[in-house]
Amino acid sequence: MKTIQIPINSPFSFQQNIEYLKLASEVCLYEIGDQWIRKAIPTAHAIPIVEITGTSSFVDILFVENKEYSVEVEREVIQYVSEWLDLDNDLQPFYKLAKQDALLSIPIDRFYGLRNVGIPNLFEALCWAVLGQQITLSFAYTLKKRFVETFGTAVTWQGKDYWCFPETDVIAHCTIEQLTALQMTRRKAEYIIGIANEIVEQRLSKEQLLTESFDSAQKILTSIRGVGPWTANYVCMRCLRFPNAFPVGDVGLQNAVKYLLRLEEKPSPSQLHQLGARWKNWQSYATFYLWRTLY
DNA sequence: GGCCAGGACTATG
DNA sequence: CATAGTCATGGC
Repeated sequence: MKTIQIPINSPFSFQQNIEYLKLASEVCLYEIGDQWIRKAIPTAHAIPIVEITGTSSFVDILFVENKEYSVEVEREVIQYVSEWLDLDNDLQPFYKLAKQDALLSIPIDRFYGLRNVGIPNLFEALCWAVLGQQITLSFAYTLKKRFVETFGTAVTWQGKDYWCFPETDVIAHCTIEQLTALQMTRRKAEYIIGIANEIVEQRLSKEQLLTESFDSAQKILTSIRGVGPWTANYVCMRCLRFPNAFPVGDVGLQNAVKYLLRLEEKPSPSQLHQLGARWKNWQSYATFYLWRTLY
C-alpha cells in the first residue's frame, strides 16, 4: 500500500478538520474515524479509496486497496485532497487579523487549525447549495444523502460502501419527477437538472470560472436559473475559493453574528457588509469560522 | 401546531 | 429599485 505525504503550512490541525467533517458524515460521501478519513475519490480513469491521516504539519494519503494506480491518478488524488482541505493556504495572516477582532478572536482559538473545508466538484457545490436553500441543515443533509444514494455510484471495500457524488450527465437526463420523489421541491428539481445541463453542454465549467474575477464569476453564476446571490457566494467560497466570497444573505451567518454580539435582531445583509469590511481578503474564512460556532 | 430554515423567482408599485 | 407572495418540506 502506498502512502503520499503532503507537508502543510501552519496553522493547521488535522483533528479540527475531522471534527468539522463529522457534521456531514451521514451523507456517506466519506467515513470518519478517530484519526482518519476514508473516501473514494473519482479521477478520470479510476476511483481509488484512500485513508487520510495527519498532524499539525502534514497529511498522509494512504491508498488502502491492494491496487496499483498510475502517477496521473495519484496526482489527481493529491490535487483533490489539497483543494478539499485547503492545504495550500497559509492562515497566519487571517489569524493575525482575527486575533484582535471582536467576532473572530474566540472562534479562531476554539477551532485553531480548521481549514475552509471545500467542495472541489463544481456540480456538487452547486447542488449542495441549491438543496440547502430555505430549509434546515438537517433536512438538507437528508436530501443530499437520498440524492447520492439514488443517483450516485458506490465503491465497496471491506464490506463498506464509499459513495461518489452523482455524475452530471446522469442528472442531466433525469426527469423532474425522479428528483421530487426524494422530497425536494419541484423548483429545486428544475434548478438542479438545469444546472446539470449547463455543465454537460459546456456553457459552465469550473476551469472557466477560475479564470474570471470574483465579480465576473458571481455574474456568470447568478445568470443561471436557481442561483441567486447567496448560492453564487457559497460556491465562490467553497468551490472556487475566492477569499472575499461572503454570503451575507445567509441565515446561519446572520444568527452567528446576532448571538456573538448579543443583538436583538439578525443583522441585515448591508449591516454584514459593513461589519465584514475589516475582513478584506478573508471574508470567506470569517464566514466559515462564524458558521462553525453554530454547531 | 406554528414558526422557521445555510433562498430564488415572479409579479407588482 | 423595494416589497410581497409563492414555492413546499421537515425539524423543533
